[in-house]
Amino acid sequence: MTAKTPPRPTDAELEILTVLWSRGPSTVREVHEIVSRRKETQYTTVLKFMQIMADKGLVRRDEKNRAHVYEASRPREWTQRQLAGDLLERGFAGSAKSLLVGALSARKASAKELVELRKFLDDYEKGIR
Amino acid sequence: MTAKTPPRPTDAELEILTVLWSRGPSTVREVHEIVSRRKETQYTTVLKFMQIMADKGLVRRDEKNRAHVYEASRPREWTQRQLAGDLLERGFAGSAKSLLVGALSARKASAKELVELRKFLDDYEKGIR
DNA sequence: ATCATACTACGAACGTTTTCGTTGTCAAGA
DNA sequence: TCTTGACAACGAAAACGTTCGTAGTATGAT
Repeated sequence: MTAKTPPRPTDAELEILTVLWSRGPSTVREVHEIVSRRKETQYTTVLKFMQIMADKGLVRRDEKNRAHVYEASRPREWTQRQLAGDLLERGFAGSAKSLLVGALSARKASAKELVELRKFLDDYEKGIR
Repeated sequence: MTAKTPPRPTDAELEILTVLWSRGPSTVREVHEIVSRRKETQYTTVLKFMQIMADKGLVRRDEKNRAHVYEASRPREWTQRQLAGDLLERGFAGSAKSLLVGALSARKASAKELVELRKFLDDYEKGIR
């Protein structure tokens, strides 16, 4: 029996994951605090999402304390890989170039970011064996 | 009053759009023919989606002939920009590099594709004024 | 012991997405 | 003219995603 990979997070779930990625293990209250800055949301709404995410295997829950502590069950890079890979296939016919074109036309990249991108391409190429 | 931009396409809608992008204006039957190769789907399911998409403004419909002809109402690049931009912000905190890392770790790029990517970066840089 | 508070659990409503069956229409061939 | 096949329209069910209210429970302060 293989542990199955968690499904692609929904929009609301992704927002919560980003909080967990940046804060590390957090309580519902802490996540709600951050999320509700952007978007008016009830505490119990966030709680419900995090419960659902625990069911789906998107997060792990530590119930030792009264206020449960949640953490992303997969590292950020892993989930980002799923997301990027999924969109790459479904919307860009697998063309990484088209994906980058789309991204950089939606959001102008700074000179610094271009340097980063080139550097990554160099490193990536070295990694190919 | 501003003409509002069509909403982000759902998964099923995106699949249909990709067919329209590659084939150009097409009938429901033609789209169904392609889509049903990947995924078992009834004709009327595809029809319904395309009707919904017409309502949403995602596609335009030419009713002159008995078999209506549909075409994407926005060019592929436009929609791809929305998709990439949306994911970039929501899942990658705006970092194009992270998005590319995700994409290229999900799907190994060929040497040729790397050349394309570098070339695009060069062109893109020239375009900044 | 009681009370207020900070939690979790849960149910339900509502909207959206996906799916398909049924019905009605038109056009071409018998 | 009648039938058949190919099509659009529509309704509705089922699944999913989002949102929040209410109820229950544990903890610490009075």
